[in-house]
Amino acid sequence: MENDLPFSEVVKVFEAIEATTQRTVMAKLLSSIFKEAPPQAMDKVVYILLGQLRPDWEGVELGVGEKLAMRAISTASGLPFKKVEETYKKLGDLGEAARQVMSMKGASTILDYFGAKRSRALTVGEVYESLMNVAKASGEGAQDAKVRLLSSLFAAASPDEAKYIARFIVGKLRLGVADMTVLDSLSDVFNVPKESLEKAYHVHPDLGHIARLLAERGRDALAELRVTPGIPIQPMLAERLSSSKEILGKLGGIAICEYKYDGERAQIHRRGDSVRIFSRRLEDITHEYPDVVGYVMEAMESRDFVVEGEIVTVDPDTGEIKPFQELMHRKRKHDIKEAVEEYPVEVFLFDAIYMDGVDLTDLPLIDRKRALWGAMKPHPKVHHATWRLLDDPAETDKFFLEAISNDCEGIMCKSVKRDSIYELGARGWLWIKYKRDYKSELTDTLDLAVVGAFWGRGRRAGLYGALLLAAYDPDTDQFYTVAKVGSGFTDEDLKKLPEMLDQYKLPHKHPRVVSKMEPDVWFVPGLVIEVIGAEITQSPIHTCCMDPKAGTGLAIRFPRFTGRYRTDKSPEQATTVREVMEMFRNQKKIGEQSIDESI
DNA sequence: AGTGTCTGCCCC
DNA sequence: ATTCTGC
DNA sequence: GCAGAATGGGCAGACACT
Repeated sequence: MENDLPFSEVVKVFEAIEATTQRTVMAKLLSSIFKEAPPQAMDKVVYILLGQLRPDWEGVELGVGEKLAMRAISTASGLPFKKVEETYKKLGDLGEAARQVMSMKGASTILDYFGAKRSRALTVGEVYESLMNVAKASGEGAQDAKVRLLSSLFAAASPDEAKYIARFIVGKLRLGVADMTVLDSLSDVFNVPKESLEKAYHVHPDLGHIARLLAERGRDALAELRVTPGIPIQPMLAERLSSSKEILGKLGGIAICEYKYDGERAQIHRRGDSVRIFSRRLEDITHEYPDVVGYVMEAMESRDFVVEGEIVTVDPDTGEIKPFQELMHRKRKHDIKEAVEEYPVEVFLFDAIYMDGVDLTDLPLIDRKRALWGAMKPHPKVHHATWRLLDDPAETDKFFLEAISNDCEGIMCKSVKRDSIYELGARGWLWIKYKRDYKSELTDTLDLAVVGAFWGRGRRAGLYGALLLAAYDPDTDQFYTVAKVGSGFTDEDLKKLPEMLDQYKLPHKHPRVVSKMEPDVWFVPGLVIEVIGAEITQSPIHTCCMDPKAGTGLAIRFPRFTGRYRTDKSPEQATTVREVMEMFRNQKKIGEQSIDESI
């Protein structure tokens, strides 16, 4: 127990945090744990709190989701898997399900079986260590091993403790606390100004490490955390707007506008001969892009830098940018050589964060770009993102349409003012994205029939969390799925959906519905709702326009409910599969057409 | 050897 | 990725 | 406006099953 603390103490505070909605109160409650925890246990407390085991770039994964978690709970409680699953489905929260199941009278734990009692309380260190062991299990029999480890952990836990262990496993603590609230609390406990703590976190995004450093060595230790090639920084994020006029207004009338490429955002670090590439979520993705490592070695004069750009798949002959789905074939561990040949990529850089020992984050955008250009040699695979300095909404719209006709998602508009620093981790108004689907004129909406629903989780427990939607085929008189939608519903929408759909409920799939997906509830096609998305993509699971040979149908990318119920339409008046196919075929032309119209 | 299910602080 | 909600 | 928590399509990897 030395250098450790009872898990039950932490769980008590979790319960208190869950009971409030005020972030200031949550931070105060967190402070009570941080004051109590021994310095050596600080990192573990913070990791558990944030639902992670190690910093992102180390790639430690639990490898357990809700199915294996339910198996473990079933084993630990002695109740059938079905019973656990049923409880989970009904409650919409695996944590609450675990708590209930583990406190049932009929439940007999493994310990009971051996005639043992919970002799002593679990500690934070023990919970953390168990979870780490679960993460380490691999190879044949790994799933059984993970389930065994977890079920003994559940058996050793009180029902309240089991609740948070279960939630940790499925990655949803649902405390209303995340990194920012932890920062608030640490700032309070260790009497460090919020700004210096935030800065340290942004350049060294490992809150467990920072918390322990503070506890062990005090606030002066933070000074050693600075931008370091090899350790990812928190990327700057962007706000969104749907017109050039608004955007230029926000940015003071003038902006650097860049193509927004549909690829993977990449943070590229070089320290001497070592190059590392990190994803937007700070995963180390270097192994996926050995070609890019070589390209930047060739293209950059500097030996020490952190730069940022977008990796996209490109047809090497035509220079044409390929769909995002192509790039996803590069997200692999094995057969990278083959993938490098089959899916060639290029890099479009747009910022520099660190160059030759100098942290550039506090410099204005122009100065950072100058540093970037200064370090770049002409290279066939490494470019600067196509850009323009613009101060006129009409010109900006033209550039935006040009970007779309060149297979980009839209443009990024960036402040060029003196204060246009690289705002780490912030979704501020210095960068604004402008995408096609933000403008309804440029993106068709679809009116789709609701053919199924999925039970919601968390704050949507007991309600439908998402609906299964289908387009109509007048030739076969059948409905083919093209999307699930769970975004765009207000609380009011969610509340009334069950009653609206009650009249259509079925115990099985309707004979006129063609679906590979299995929703929790089936409906007779009846209700029609309006949906918008970014584009139509090829789909392995949706049946709309399914080609039986290729096995691919069509789906909506980033679907969301527009808020409009088309009660004026019968399901047979829904968007047809033919229309969806037309949208799929025409979407590439939209940019060109609109440019023509605007001239 | 081939297929199916689950998982990922996945990528978007 | 987008969207909604409480503060 | 921030911070957090709901939710989407689709890819490969890992493992289990047949």
